[in-house]
Amino acid sequence: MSSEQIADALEREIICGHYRPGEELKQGEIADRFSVSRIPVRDAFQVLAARGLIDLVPNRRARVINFSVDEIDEVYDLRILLECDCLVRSIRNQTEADTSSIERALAHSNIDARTDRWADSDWMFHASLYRPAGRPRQMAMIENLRSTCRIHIAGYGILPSRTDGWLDDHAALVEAFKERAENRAVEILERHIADARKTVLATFPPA
Amino acid sequence: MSSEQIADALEREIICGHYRPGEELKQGEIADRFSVSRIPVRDAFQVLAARGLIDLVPNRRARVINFSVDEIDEVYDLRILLECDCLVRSIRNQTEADTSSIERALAHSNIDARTDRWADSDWMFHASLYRPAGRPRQMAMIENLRSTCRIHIAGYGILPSRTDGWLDDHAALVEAFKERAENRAVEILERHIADARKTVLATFPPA
DNA sequence: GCCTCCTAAAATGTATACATTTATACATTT
DNA sequence: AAATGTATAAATGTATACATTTTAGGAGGC
Repeated sequence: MSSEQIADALEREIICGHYRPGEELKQGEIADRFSVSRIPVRDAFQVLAARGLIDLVPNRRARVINFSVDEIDEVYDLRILLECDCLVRSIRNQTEADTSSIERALAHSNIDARTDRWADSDWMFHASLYRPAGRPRQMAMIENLRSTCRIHIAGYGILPSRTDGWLDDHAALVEAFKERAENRAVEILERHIADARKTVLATFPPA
Repeated sequence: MSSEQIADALEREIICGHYRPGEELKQGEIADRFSVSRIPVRDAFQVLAARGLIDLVPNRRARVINFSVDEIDEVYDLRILLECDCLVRSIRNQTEADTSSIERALAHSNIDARTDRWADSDWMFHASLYRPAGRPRQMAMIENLRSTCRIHIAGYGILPSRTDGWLDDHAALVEAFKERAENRAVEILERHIADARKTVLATFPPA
């Protein structure tokens, strides 16, 4: 098992809530679990730290990030900025072939909406919406920001506060996309992400 | 010398053009140079790869990134998006104390403009403009995007195409900032970054 | 001359071993 | 009981050693 595979496996476990926010990751334990030495585990830790999923201080144990309210706020603002921009570029760039893959992703996300795969399917849907923009680096940044959100979402067992509305947003986004209605699409997406932020912030104790 | 220090030292060397775009980085050579084993060098490589400064494929040698025209384009679009947004937040958040540190940074960037420190001072100036926004994560993303640009700039010995205009932009940005003229400030900054992109793209052979 | 195949050298990936640092538990003091 | 200090245990950081993979160079065939 290579260090890259270990990084991916650990990212998956962190995102899915196997490790909670603030929890420690011990090199030795993980090395034993994957039947490797600590060297590839250390490599994987560096990758996760650079992706912003864990905090890594020399000589101290690695810890899953544990966001403050301010940090959550900044991440969701960045998501709105990057995702809305990507959506506009995508709408302008779209071809016939894109529509069908978006509609397939929409169908999947409807099917998975009330299962534990909802967050994966949600990203698959949004990714299909953004992919026609042809912005691989921007997509990677968005996926990264979404991953950090999912640590919190999974760690505190958060579910969409209004699943029906969330699915309606998706359908409305596809409609606006097909009609090339940039402004309407951006409005929906911005509110869609802001709603998600509200749900996450509701888990914090009132200041 | 810890892996973190090695990562910072290597980033500096890459950004300053000691390693050119596409050039190989050998673990053994760098380990000898810093008088350490290859283990901390490998850790540093993972960090640089996650920051997008080098390409790292298992079993192959690390290489400094070598942008295509499309990638340059995407990075500069992302810079415009993130830097303009940060500037607006900064203008809205500013206090008296911020103005003086911005003006100090402006003076420094004027002094260094025609030296080999121009790129460092440029970032110091822009960072001082963006810092009042209180967006540490966004700042880190911007610094990262700027670093990748500097690899190309240093690697091909690019200088600002019109140093006087570049300095005038800085002065005009400070004026707009102090007057809280958001729209004017964004216009200047967007053109300022777009100009930098043109200069960089001019180094590519005509398609 | 150019391509393919093969071999030697070099570079990478990982395990093991050991030095250093940090964390835990317990005794001591206030 | 709370806080401080100390010894033990545990975890991390790195060097060395070795297996694996890639790279570089040349011999041979087209």
